[in-house]
Amino acid sequence: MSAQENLDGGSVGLPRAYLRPCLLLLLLEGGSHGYELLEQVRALGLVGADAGGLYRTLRAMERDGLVSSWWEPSQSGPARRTYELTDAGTGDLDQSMKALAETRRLLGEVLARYDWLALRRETR
Amino acid sequence: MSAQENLDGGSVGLPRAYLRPCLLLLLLEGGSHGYELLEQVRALGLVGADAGGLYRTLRAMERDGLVSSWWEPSQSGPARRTYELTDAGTGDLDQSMKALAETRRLLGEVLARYDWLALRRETR
DNA sequence: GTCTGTATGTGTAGAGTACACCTATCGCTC
DNA sequence: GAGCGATAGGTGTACTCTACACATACAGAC
Repeated sequence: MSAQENLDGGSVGLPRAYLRPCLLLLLLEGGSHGYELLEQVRALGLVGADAGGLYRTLRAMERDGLVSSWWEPSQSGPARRTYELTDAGTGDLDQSMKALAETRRLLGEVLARYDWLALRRETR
Repeated sequence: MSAQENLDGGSVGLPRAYLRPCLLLLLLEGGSHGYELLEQVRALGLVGADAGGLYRTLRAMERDGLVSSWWEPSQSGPARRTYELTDAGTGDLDQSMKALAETRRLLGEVLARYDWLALRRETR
C-alpha cells in the first residue's frame, strides 16, 4: 500500500509539504530537471505525485532562494530547465530532515501505542 | 525539537490531517471530551495543537460517522460534549494506522538516504 | 463583581493538494 | 508530411487543512 492511495474519506498520508525536502534531497545528489525529478520523487514514495504541482513547487523554491535554474537544450526532446541546490537550499534541507526525523519518532510512538491496544483488542 | 516548531520558512512537519488518527486512537483508549483530548494530543506530539481546529475536527468526524457524542454535565465547570468511537471510527483508525506505518517506513528510507549523503559531505 | 480555569465553539486568510487542462519539441512510423 | 507517443514545462481552480484571532459560557476563588 502507498501512503497516498487511501483517499477514501480520510486521506491521512505523507507529511505536509513533503515534496520540498524530497526535491532538495534529490538535488543534493546532483543537478536535475523537473521531468526527471518527477520520476525520482515517484520512486521515492510519492507515487501519485502531481506534475503541475511539482513544477510549481520548483519555481516557488527558486523564489525562496533554495534552488537556482537555467535552461539547457536536450539532444533528444524539448529544452530542460535544470535545477541546482543553493547554500540556502542545503541549509533548508538539513533543517527539514531534522523535522522529518522527529516526525518519524513521533509516528513510532503513536504506532506502538496503537499496536499495543490493537493486540489487546484481538485477544479480548 | 518538535515537528511543528520549525515554522521558519519551510514548515515541514507532521502528516496531513494527523489530528484525526490521533483523536481516534485516544478515543479507542476510552471516551473523552474536547478539552481533555486537546491536552492529550499535545502530549502525543502535537504540542501547538489549535483548540478551535480540534473542536471542528471532532464535529467533522461525527458528521462522517466516526464518533458519536452527547452532552454530559460536569461537577466543576461547564458541561462537556463527550465523544465515543463508533465501529466505523475503529475501522478508519485501523486504516489510518496502516497508512501512517507506511509513511514512517518511507520516511526511514528518505532519512537513510540523506544521512548517507550528509556523512559523505562531512568527510569530503 | 471580577479574575482564572474549564469548556466549546466561529471567522477567516493562507498554504498545500488534487485534478483537469494546455503548449511545445523531438523522433518515429505510416 | 501527418499523426503519434514520449519528453518537457506549465496554468486554472476548487477544495482541504492549518494558523491565528476571537467569542461565549459556566464555576469557584478572592
